[in-house]
Amino acid sequence: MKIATFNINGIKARAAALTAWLDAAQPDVAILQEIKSVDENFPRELLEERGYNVETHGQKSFNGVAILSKLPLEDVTRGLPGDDDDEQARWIEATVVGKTALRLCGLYLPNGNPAPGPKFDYKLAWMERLETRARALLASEEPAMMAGDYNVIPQPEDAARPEAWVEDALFRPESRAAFQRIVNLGFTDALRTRLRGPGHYTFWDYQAGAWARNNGIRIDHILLTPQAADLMRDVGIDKEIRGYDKPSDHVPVWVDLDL
DNA sequence: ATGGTGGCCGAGCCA
Repeated sequence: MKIATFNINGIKARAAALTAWLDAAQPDVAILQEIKSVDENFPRELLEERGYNVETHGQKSFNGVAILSKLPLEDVTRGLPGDDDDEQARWIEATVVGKTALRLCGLYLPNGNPAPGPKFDYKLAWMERLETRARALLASEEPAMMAGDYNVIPQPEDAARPEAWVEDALFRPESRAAFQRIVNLGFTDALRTRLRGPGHYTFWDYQAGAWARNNGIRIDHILLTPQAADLMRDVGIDKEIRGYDKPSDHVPVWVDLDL
């Protein structure tokens, strides 16, 4: 079962690029971020006619996450627990059942810039809530994954020019430490099991010819519980679509699990 | 680089 995460940067602007990628890559599950749409305006039919079940957690203009799945999605929940006043749509969960059940968590972690400031505080507070949810997933001792745009550059080798990011919320020590704490609970950073060293990026800014210069960063991650990591057959980045027409500034990251 | 690009939506905000 091929499961991908993809920050599409707006479903309206990305409908053509998204469907072209789905038709070519044929993921069984696609976890989307930054749909930038309310649920009522999400083009479900476009995806349902391709055989996907669609679950969204949208909001007007900003953020918004979704899960597309060729197998039925069960026990869908929306919103990251831990703050009833948080109105930003950044978290969705569902269970997909293959040979065994897999709990899917799709996330769009706050950007946090400028740092320091209230947006950075929100990012770090959100990461504390994420850690709490992550601990519960591990305690379940079942196959589960947390996939999405983490807005964290974990290590210097995850940026083409790490020196350019030292003051940025994506690379500040507090952000990196919070990410590492979560991984260290017992998760596997799926990409790093197969693709090591520098040069494996998932985002290239629209500005200053970042794609042409390969000035990228790795901020889209798939974290697996041990029970999910045991099922992993392959992992990859569909980077070529960054060079197609009207691309997102992110590209898909995927895992193939034996389930 | 107080700009550089792009998406939201129709003026700024967000990234």
